[in-house]
Amino acid sequence: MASSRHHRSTGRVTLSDVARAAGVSPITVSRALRGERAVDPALVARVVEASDRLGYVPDPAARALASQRSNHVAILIPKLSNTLFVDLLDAAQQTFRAAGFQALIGVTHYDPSQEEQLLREQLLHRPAGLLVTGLDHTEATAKLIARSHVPCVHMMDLPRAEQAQTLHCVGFRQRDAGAEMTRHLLARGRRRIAFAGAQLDPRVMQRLYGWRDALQEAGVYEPTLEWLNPAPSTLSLGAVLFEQIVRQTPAVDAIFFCNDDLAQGALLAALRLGIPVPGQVAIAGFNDLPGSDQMLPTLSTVRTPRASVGQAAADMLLALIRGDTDGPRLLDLGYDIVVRASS
Amino acid sequence: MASSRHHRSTGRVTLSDVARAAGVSPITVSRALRGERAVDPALVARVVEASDRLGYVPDPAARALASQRSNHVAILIPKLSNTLFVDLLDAAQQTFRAAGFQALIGVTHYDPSQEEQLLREQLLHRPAGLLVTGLDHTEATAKLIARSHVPCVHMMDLPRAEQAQTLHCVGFRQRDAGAEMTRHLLARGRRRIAFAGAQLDPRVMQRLYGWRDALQEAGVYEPTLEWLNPAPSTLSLGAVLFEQIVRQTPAVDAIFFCNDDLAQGALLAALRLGIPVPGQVAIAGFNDLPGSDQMLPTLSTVRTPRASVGQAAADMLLALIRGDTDGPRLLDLGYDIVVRASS
DNA sequence: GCTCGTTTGGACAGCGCTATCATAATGAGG
DNA sequence: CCTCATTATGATAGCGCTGTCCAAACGAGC
Repeated sequence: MASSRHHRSTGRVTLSDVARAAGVSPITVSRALRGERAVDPALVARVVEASDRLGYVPDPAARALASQRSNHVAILIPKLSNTLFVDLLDAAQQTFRAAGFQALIGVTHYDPSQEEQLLREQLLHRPAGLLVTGLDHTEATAKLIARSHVPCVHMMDLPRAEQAQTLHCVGFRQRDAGAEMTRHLLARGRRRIAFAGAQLDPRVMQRLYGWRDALQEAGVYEPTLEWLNPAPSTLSLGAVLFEQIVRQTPAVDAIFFCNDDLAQGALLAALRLGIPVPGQVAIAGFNDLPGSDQMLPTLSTVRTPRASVGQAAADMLLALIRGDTDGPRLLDLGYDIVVRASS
Repeated sequence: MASSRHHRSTGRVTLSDVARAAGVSPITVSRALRGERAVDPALVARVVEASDRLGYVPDPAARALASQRSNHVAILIPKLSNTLFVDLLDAAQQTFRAAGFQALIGVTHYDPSQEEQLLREQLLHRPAGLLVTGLDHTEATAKLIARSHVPCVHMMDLPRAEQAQTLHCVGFRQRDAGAEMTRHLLARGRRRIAFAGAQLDPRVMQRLYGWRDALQEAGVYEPTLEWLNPAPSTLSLGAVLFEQIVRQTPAVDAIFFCNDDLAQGALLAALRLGIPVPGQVAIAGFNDLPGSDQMLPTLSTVRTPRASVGQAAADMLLALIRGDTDGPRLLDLGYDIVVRASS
């Protein structure tokens, strides 16, 4: 009587309801349903039956509170306006959902301090795991991750040797990809190959370094061939950069854009300006975004395994969450040089 | 002693810690920090000071369990591969975050039954609110929403009169937009205006109906001008549709594509085939996606307020969550006919 | 000065689940 | 047959917070 005064019933079917229906204790239901510890198969069957019959669904909040960990997984990506990251998010999110985890997205806008702030917020939710983009974080961010003891996988980039011991990464070598595409252009007989970069995030810089590597190897590197712009990459920026480059350095015979957005914009600008591609200047992009195979001419580019990275990173994180710490720490998913008509 | 046996300390700063430090009871800290009920300003100051000093952050799980509601907001969208929905998501997510809510994304893949399934999953998290795309749901989905008593706002579409009483919507009239763009083409002297649609989701169908409205008004409607394909809209599908249409119905003097993806693909195909646009055939798209202003010729399209829809829908939902039920239930954010070179 | 309504702080219980310990039931070995 | 290790189930006590009631403090009105 007295105790019912404070009773706040929610109409929800609870674990105790199932326990009563199955004639066992609540904790047994908990164990039977989670497959935790050994429970008599006959009991499990009875519990499952009762649970199904009553339509029981566990309460994530209660679970999180009692067990100190949630079924949330935080995913931090720089931007939603870049197809690349959306593909990453999409693949990861689907993988997590299939495993019963709920993805929380955080958009950092390429800002390390925003990333730090987001991370703090996400960590409050006691996420079971963490998926972050790239390897460039503030020191505070790295510490937050380490101290939280939440498993973390980095996407889209691979660490240098000295970091390789501690980090879990799924990606590919951006620098190698940049170099290889440049070598392709060299192999096509191009000598004055410009690099046009925007956004200038760490991955773009890696591609730049790869381009430098290849040009220096070939002995045709020149600083004036670098065109860097910190603005986000868009088609119209690509058009602007293209016009700038061909106008100011007419001798350029190829342009390697750090992203297909830019390259597509450049192809359209070339069309407008009547500059033959690849006749006068070859054009290459990066990422193989939608539409690159439709451009006129079709765009040579580097196909990056973004969906696979998202999925593999999610799988690696799920393994870590389960406690499998002896799987591979690094996964290099490679890339493909896609040669089309623009080069 | 005996009680410490079961103690599972987490190292987390709890409400009680703050209470002790501030010399008040835990419940007072709770109230002071949430601004709930009246608390003496001096006490509030003391509590806030102690809370800041200790670095207290409330535990969302405990909060959710005790109060039966979380700070989660579920957002259901059809696809992440469509810029439209990503923009919606981006805007909504940012608005929620600023208000202290965590967005949970669900991707329905245009499948009502998947939507239903996702909704069930999300509802377990006791979301404070629900943002869904469109108005076409299974009956079960509608019931789930209604029974959950979780406030819900629908995006991108506006209801017919009979639904208007109960639903909260932010969007615009897809049908009117379809009709208006068609009237623009008619005003340009076009008479054989085809409609090319893909995906065929309810919004595309509304645009189709609008196109029919306008053609019938003008007395130039013909069923053979409808080209519908259930595949997702992509640039390459646009190219295929374009080729089909001009080949099979050479008299067509304009094509209204249900989405800029398709229209961009069509423009590129026209370029490849040497078909003059708008000389032989005018082309119009929908949504004003990135790149449409860069095409050759630039693409006439309908600019849809997707970011504003995302933000306004989030704001409306936040108001509902706060209990403001007397705000507007419907918000028509309109659209703009953007006339460029392709028409 | 005393009653009455109105604040404002606190005690208490409990949200629904799981970690921890204790205990009962089982099988192996002497 | 009895002891001991090994399971399988249960009792208990929280996880950290908030809803509900209660009591003290305060001012207003007679």
